[in-house]
Amino acid sequence: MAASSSPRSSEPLASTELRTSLHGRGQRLTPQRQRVLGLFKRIGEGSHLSAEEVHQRLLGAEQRVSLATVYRSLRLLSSMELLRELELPEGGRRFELASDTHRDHHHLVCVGCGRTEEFDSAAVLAAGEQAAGGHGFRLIECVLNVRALCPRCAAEPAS
Amino acid sequence: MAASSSPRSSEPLASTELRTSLHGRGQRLTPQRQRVLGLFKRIGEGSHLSAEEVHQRLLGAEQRVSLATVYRSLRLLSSMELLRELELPEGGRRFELASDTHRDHHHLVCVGCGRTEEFDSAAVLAAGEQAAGGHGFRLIECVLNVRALCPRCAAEPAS
DNA sequence: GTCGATGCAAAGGCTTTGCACAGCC
DNA sequence: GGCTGTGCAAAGCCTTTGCATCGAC
Repeated sequence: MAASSSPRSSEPLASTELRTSLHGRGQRLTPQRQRVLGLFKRIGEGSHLSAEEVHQRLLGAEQRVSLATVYRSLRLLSSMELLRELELPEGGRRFELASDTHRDHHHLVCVGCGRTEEFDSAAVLAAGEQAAGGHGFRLIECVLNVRALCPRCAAEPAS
Repeated sequence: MAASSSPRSSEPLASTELRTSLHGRGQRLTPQRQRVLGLFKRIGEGSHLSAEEVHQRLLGAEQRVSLATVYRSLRLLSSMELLRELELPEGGRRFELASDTHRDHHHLVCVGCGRTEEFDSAAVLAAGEQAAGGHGFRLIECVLNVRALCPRCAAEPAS
């Protein structure tokens, strides 16, 4: 699965970008922060992880990252807008990679089993911008949470 | 401010409806449950309260309701779909009155000061239904959270 | 009279914080 | 070498739960 061609330390690539952002805020580039952000980059844009999950996944790595540091890094990276915090229905705080190209980005969640699908919608972004503008607000991002029943759960009589 | 023309116990009106719903689930109508739901009805549809706020507001009343019971009632009333639980950005769990007429209903939140405005949008509901249908899901409700900057906070340089 | 609901207080998650040491710049 | 970041463990929310009593039906 993974690249077996890089027996070197960890992820030298793209660190520069992160380093620059951090230095701009008077902060330092540390292996822990690289590892947290790297994890999100590795799993891709659509994945949502809780702090605990990030911690667990990083345990598998050569070096561990303490849970406290995971929380600190998540907060820092979110404030830098490299990650984004989600409020999904039925679930604790989760984080995902924030991509510049996606200021809108939506979740379809099954209230039965928790299965989550992502989707985009230009119409929703337009509606969000219209609403923001109408109140004199400047839009940062908009997130649509659709609570629904997936085919399987809709079929069941429910407990 | 309040109606001074009803020196009677509390809210006999509409209790019947609540009683029926409760009995249908094998539950009882208690003054506490009436008071919690009554509070939300009094403050109207657009208001979001946390458990703690509900508790505080009910302290002012003749009889108090314990915080544990507030939590229990909020959960019960939400499961009965009389209330609805919100996940607003930057804030803990909050509840509001669930009206049958609003299966969509959206929030514009200032990330600077937390000011929240509500709005409706047929376009958003349509987009939500399209997305749900496209995945074979059956829509229950959709909530759009727009994170934005209000005019005042946009003007400030931010700390 | 029965069985569920309440109040209190204690327990339970999840998240943050204080402090000494390690490591980035 | 200075000063920030880390790890650990303890403290801090917010929420739930156990148990005796109260009260709706």
